[in-house]
Amino acid sequence: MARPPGHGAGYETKRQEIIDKAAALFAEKGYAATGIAEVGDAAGLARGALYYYIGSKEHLLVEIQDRVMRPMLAGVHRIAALDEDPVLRLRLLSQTLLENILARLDHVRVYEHDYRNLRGDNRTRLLSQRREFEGVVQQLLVAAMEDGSFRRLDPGLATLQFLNMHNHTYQWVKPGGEWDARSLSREYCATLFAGFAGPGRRFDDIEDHVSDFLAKRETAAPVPIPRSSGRA
Amino acid sequence: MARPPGHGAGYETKRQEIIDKAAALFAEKGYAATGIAEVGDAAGLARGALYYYIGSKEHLLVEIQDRVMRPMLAGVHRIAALDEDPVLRLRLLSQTLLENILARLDHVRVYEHDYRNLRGDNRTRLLSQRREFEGVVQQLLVAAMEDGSFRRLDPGLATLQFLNMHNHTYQWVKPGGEWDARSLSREYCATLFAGFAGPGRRFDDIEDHVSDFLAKRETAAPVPIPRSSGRA
Amino acid sequence: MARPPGHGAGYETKRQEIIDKAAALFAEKGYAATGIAEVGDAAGLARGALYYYIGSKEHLLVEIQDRVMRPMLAGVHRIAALDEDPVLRLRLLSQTLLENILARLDHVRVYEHDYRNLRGDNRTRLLSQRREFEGVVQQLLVAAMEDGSFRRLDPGLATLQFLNMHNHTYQWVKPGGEWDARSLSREYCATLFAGFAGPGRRFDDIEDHVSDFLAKRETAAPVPIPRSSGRA
Amino acid sequence: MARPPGHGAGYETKRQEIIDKAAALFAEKGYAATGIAEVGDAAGLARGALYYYIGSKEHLLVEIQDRVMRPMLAGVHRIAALDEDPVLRLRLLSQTLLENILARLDHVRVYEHDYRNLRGDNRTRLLSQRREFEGVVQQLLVAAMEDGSFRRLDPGLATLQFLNMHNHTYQWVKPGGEWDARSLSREYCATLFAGFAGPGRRFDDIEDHVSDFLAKRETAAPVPIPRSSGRA
DNA sequence: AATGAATGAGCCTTCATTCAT
DNA sequence: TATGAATGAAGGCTCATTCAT
Repeated sequence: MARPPGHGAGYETKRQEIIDKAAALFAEKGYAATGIAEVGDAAGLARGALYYYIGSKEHLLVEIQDRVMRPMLAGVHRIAALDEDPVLRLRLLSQTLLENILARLDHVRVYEHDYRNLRGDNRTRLLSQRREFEGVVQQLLVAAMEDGSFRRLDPGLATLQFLNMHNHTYQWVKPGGEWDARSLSREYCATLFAGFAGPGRRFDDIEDHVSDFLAKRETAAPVPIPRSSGRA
Repeated sequence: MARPPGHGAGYETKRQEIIDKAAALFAEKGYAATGIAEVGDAAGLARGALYYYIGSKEHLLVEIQDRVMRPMLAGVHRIAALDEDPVLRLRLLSQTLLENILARLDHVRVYEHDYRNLRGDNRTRLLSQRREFEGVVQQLLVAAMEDGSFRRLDPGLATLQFLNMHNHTYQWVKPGGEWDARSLSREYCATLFAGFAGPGRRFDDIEDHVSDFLAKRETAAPVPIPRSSGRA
Repeated sequence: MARPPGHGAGYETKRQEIIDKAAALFAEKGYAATGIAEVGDAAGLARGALYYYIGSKEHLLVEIQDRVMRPMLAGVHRIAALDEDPVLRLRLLSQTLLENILARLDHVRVYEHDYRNLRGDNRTRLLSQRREFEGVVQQLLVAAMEDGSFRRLDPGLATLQFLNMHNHTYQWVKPGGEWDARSLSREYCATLFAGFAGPGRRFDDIEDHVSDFLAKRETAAPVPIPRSSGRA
Repeated sequence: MARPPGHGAGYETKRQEIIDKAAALFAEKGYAATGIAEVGDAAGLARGALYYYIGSKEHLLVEIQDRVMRPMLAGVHRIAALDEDPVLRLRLLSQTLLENILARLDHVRVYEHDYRNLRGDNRTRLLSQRREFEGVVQQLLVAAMEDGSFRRLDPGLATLQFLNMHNHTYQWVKPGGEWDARSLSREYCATLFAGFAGPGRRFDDIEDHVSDFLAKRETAAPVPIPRSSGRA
């Protein structure tokens, strides 16, 4: 379980490579239906060597979940803390969410399908992270209701509608396909914000605000989405 | 392998019972992670007897998928064929969809998660049914755009937004919980229709139309949602 | 782990047969160095079928320990409770002990060598049984000291001397070889009792008392030592 | 495989240290159940470096057996060759035997339990050493019978009684515990010699003879029992 | 003198499935 | 109809050992 204390230069690189390969396989066939041997084959490693890196099959799953949840939570908290209009923050959060989904599509599929295979602490931690994530979204929605941007909705159900719309995307979107995160976010939010809008409210210039914000950000400090390989 | 040609009175009953139990287990732990022995235990049957009813583990999965897809498609086609406004038909379709999801929550979870374990024909047929289903939704959305109810949207993405919103519901809804199909449908459609609305269009009286329609239907011919046990 | 609730006529027989074979193999090569596959080969069973009977490798070890300890403790308690002179009871206990050792020589070897491979409850229970056993011997030795038969010895060390002498026998005795339980017991006790004797005490007629006692017993009720196969 | 021909200053020291650690681990968990990695951890050495010192796991076992048998045989032969009464020589041999057992308790446990894991020549040599050892004891016992000190006993069984009593000690004695070699030897021999005694023979002054002998020895030349680390 | 990385056989165990009864 | 018994492949994982550096 514990990795050997000293490991050479290439160790972590190789380790991340293995997790990549595993994520792809788990996404394709499901965690339970994928054998460790297949992961070894994909990584070009014999079974024994594999365990030198991974500890256990479940640990592999934990790392994949982490790769999804860690940057997602970080991004979401960063955006929620911005000094901007709640609706703009929701739009930015939507885009970050979709960027993360698109950047690690197979990881997300594993994250959504296979968390049932986690047990004990790992499972508990995952579920609490999900709740934390939902909490942030809900707070923004409530803020938007309170300032009149949105009509009075059941906060829980509004959150779930927002998340339904975004989180199911992984089921059909293709990497490098027709849709990128920004366009998707634009469309989703156009629907949701018009659907949630308070009386007399419209959000026609929201995309301009987004452009402004992103331009500001980019000149200040770029925030890259990490690629699938390499720790978040 | 094939079901024995002559079977007694209780055969089909017992068979359906077994599929029920299997669906519950597969939903909880995943298809691949659930053993045939567990199904046998849950059904109170030894392994040998189980195979007398089920043929194979994969066949069990096929039956569960069928139980989801068959009534879903039937309902959707029935509604699409109605001589009603496209927006009302979408609202009715939404409700049917949610009724089916809520009536067979565990089946739906299996349907969404485990179709990757199907192979060959079974898989092909399933995917084509999904496309068929999406086609119907898309046609209604296009019809609503054409009569000006909805603004001009990318038809594919509009469909996916509609389906995202509905199909992700199984991930959090609880049977016998806070939300029933009709309330959920009302809320989802309030958001989606306002979000999709063409210029100057509102759908404030849509729920009245729904009430009227349902009242008519009920006096004419009840269309029950079949319970989880028993063939569709 | 739990054996199936219903099993046929031959189940228990076959199970005992497997434990026999396992005991022989464990005795020869050691528990840890013996593979489950070897047990399967010896029992003429494929690996899968083996597990239908045994539950786990450790469970096999537990059963072997039980087969040693259960009749041993039963015999020892039965004899300690007799209304006879302490020295005679020690002599009878010695014989029972040796009878048990000789009757299940390979089991005893496993019992002495491999209990370290037990963990948790199984280990705890075993150790407490050992202490219980030693307690009975020590009480008899103390009784013999108190009535003057034996000189005043350190009770703990006297017990250990008695047990050293008997328990190491498994390391060299051969089943069906030169020595049977009664002769061995006679010789061991001749040495020990003369060695332990109080001033002026001799036990020249102890073997006559043994003969009398055994004759009495046999006419009353024979107490057979169970063979290696079959539960105690 | 063979030790490298040229090795530096600390090589042998480190090698002995590794064998020490291995003996402790083998004693605790058994040879077969102990991994080479654990030995490496205990010695603070990576697996590769370990093999630089040990050659193979079985070689480690051979060395441990040697550390037990070599000084044991040497001591026993030295004592048997003394020009003293056979009974005194047996008493001295008993003490040496127990000193060796106590000095290397874990080695002895390995020696008694795990010789079955040796194969080929290593095993043969070990067994012949054991027979050699028993032969010496038996000769002394026979000598004591022939001079009338002991009664006429079956020589083989007398030897085995002597060895049973001593060799089982490792199973319960604790290093630094209540009993040291000299006290144990005194008690064991008190029992055995009185038990073996010929008609009218007593050995009341044997401990005085022991004291005399040891005093003589010590002034002449100390014969230290080597500590667990360091070759015999 | 020591290391990290790799191997591949073997470990115990579980699995879906079959079949005589 | 239903069972208990059996199979053999595959499951995840550990092992002693090697070797380039």
